[in-house]
Amino acid sequence: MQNGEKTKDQAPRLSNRLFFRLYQCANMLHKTGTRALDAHHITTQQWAVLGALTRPAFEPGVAVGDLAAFLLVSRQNLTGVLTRLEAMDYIERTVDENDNRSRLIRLTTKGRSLWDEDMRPVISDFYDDALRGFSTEDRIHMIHYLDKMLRNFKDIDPEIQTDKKAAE
Amino acid sequence: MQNGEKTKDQAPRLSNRLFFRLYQCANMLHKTGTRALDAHHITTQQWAVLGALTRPAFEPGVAVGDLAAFLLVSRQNLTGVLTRLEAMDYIERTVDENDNRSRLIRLTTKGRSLWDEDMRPVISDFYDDALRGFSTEDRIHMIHYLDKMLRNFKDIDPEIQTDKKAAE
DNA sequence: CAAAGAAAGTAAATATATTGACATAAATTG
DNA sequence: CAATTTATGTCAATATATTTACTTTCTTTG
Repeated sequence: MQNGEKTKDQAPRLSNRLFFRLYQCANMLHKTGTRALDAHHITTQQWAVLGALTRPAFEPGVAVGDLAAFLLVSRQNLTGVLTRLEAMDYIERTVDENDNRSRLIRLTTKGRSLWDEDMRPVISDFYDDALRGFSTEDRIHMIHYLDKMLRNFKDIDPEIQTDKKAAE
Repeated sequence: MQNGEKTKDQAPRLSNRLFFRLYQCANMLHKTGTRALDAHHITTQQWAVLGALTRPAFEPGVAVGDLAAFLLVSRQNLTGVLTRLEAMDYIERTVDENDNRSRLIRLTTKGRSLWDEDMRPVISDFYDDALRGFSTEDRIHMIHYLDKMLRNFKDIDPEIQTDKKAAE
């Protein structure tokens, strides 16, 4: 009983430590990631946007709202990032012919070149450094945990419908 | 050989997925965390600062630089957060008697009360929700991976000396 | 088909975060 | 001990990120 209580008391400490580590990792991801791409004046958010735009499904152009839902940031946030990326000529905004409200975001040739020639090698090295000592199994386990936590976060967020009933 | 190459080709995809999930989790941590404490007008950063100040080691007061090193954010960033927390009367800044350059940051009575009475229960529920389905073993594994990644990040960051040679 | 409603994107206000620059104070050096 | 260097915190400029509010456009309703 005494031991049981002791174990129970440890639970909050474990959770606290886990989230504090997550918080620290997030800080370092942005800090070291932005620094890695500093020569190209690209931040981790811009990196995330450009990376998303290289996805085959998004290559013909993606709406701001869909991009925001994919990255799990607000639409309003993306506006600023997209404005800066457009000013640097890495992306372009075109009006959706089927819906004049919607803007389709797409990589420009310059953006595609930046990603392929400049960013990809740097990112590859960054991954190697940040995952040093992680076996393939470790990576799979870690992804599993992050996926699981992400589902929980989405359940907490009232704005994101996880489509639990709707078959995907 | 062909199979070996196939496996090798999967490595970048795995790393990419892992970091994208980490990026998404970080976004959701701040989004849902800030919303959970919205009734008390506390953000996740303020949460992190207040939580740090409740640590026994920091209770007598901690310098801004030490706090920044602990949270893995920049000193300059903390200035703003501390100014807001001070304006809300949750923390206080006193001059270190041993070093007139240094300010010692400490929780006020009001801050301690906010943490104990108001924040702690909300945070506890938040942890439960975000870690739903995680066994104690899962949590320990996840912390292990985050710790490992954090060490790698620190190795990447030129400003943080990991004290590899210095015995801790 | 006109009016109300909803959806898509953006602008504004607030709070992080980073680097660069600076003022003050302590530590080191010649 | 005076001069240089270093350390500590803050301010300024830039880039995220969020919520609230608004414009434009599409959809739904009567």
